Amino acid sequence: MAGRPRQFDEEHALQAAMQVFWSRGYEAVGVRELLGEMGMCRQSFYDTFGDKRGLFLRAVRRYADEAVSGLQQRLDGPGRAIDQLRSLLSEKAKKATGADCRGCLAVNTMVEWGDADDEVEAVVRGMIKRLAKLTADAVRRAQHDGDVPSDADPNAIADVILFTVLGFGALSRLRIPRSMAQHVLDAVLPDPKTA
Amino acid sequence: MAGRPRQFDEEHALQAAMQVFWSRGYEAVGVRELLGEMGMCRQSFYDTFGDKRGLFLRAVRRYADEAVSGLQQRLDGPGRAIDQLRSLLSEKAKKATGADCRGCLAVNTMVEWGDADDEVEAVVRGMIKRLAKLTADAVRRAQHDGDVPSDADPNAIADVILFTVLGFGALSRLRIPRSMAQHVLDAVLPDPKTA
DNA sequence: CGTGAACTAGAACGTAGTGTCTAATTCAAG
DNA sequence: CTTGAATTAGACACTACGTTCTAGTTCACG
Repeated sequence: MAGRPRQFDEEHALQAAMQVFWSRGYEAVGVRELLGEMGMCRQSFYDTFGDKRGLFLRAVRRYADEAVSGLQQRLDGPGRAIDQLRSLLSEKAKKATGADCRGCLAVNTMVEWGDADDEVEAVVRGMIKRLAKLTADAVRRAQHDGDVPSDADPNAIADVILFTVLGFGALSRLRIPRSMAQHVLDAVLPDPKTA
Repeated sequence: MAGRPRQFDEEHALQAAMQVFWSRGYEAVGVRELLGEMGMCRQSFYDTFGDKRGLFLRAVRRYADEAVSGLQQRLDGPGRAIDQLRSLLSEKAKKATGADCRGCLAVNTMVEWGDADDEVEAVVRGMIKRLAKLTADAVRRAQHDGDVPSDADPNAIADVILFTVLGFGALSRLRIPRSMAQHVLDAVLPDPKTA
């Protein structure tokens, strides 16, 4: 027997929760607020996600998956690998100096939770590992294109790029001055047109 | 009339509170725990610091002042400016990959609080501004020593160094792999001996 | 000595948190 | 229809928090 149909959309609810956690962290947001944003009632919430931490874990996992697939799509897109990396960095720099100061949910989470939750930590570390691999692949493609010296270590370059991306994420919460972001950008991947 | 002498030391209590906030953030630590670490009773706590946020504000201010004066001492110390900057960065890199994964209290605070508290934000931004000035001065000294090209923009270099220092602070909460830290180090201030 | 200001100890208060429970509602299937 | 499984609505329990209040204690000063 089928019961009453759901009034909420689980996928939409998860996305909404992710956005809230992203903006305001874990501790600072209460279940009441989550229910409002997710458009569901208490019982359905606990039936569907177990508890607040369970929801958070799913939200972070979703964030990580979207971050990885988003980067993959971007780096697999048309154009030279070097340009893709450049636009990646400049976009992160722009976000870090703009009004959207939410930063990166994964970094925010590690800063807030520290090493208090192994499962959460594993999700974040897994994400970073996958991001590092994608970035290194792109650097290798750029080497193949002749845009990066072929004797350079692609993993080293990828690490610097990823560090910069994550750094922009973390520091966007302090809304760093635009000039600092630009200086970092110039140092990490100098624009050949201005050099 | 002088009353009963204090059993606690205000300075020591503030330092203890700073350490606790540094390790575990603001929301996650309760007043009960603070009292234990600070070695004082409830009433004295509220008489002395007003409330939890008041204590936190003083702790962050203290942290910021110590960070600035610490950097100043370090950069005013003996030796070439370029070596001081190099050792600064490598120490931060070491901390970011080591067991001490507390990061930087100021960055942690901005990540946790976002733009929720203007006074806290002002303290952090003030600290960063002062750190940037000190760093730029050191870069200028390095230029004067001939260790940095004199046609380079010292503010740009200082921004990159500061970004890296703060980035190490933020990302030390994720305990980034040692190799990544080393790659960043090599990219920001290449060691002339290995180049 | 006392006396009283300052501090200590810890009970008590109000509020807000997460998570559970009961009852009412809805709608596909029988 | 009737039935009953699933969802909804919201009251409820319980704990934890920050803060205040009340008593009791200590010790420099008069």
